Amino acid sequence: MTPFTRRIYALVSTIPYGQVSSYGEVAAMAGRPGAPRAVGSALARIPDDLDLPWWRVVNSSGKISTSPIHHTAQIQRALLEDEGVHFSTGGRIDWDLFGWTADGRSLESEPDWSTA
DNA sequence: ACAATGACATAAG
DNA sequence: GCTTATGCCATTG
Repeated sequence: MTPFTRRIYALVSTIPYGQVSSYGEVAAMAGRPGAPRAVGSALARIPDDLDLPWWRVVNSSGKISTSPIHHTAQIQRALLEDEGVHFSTGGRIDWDLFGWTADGRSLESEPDWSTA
C-alpha cells in the first residue's frame, strides 16, 4: 500500500452511483496522468475490507477491462447495468451519458469519446 | 537497486 | 473499426 494507491481508492470511492470513469482519468485525478497501469494494479489489489466501487472504472474505450482472476467482465457489466448504466452494442458505455471525470467537470479537450 | 508484471493508453497496420 | 506493437507508471519479487 502506498500513498498513490490510497489516492486511487479515494478517487474511485468518489465516483457517483450510476456513473463511470476511466483508468486514465483516475490516474490524472490522482495527479499522475500517464499512469493508468498503476491504477489498474492498485485496483487489482483492493483490500477485502474496503467497499470500493471498482466496477465503475472502465478503460478509455468505454469497455470493461477486468481481471478474470477475481471476477469476470460479466459481473462488472451486471453491476453497472444494475446502477442504470446502459451498454451499447459491443459492450461499450457512452461516456457522454455515464462518464464522470470529476465533480461535474465536463469533458473539453479529452479524446473523441463521440463514438457513441 | 534491478528486473518482471499488470483491471491501461495511444499510435500504426 | 479492429488487431498488433510500443510506451508509461507504480507495485512487487
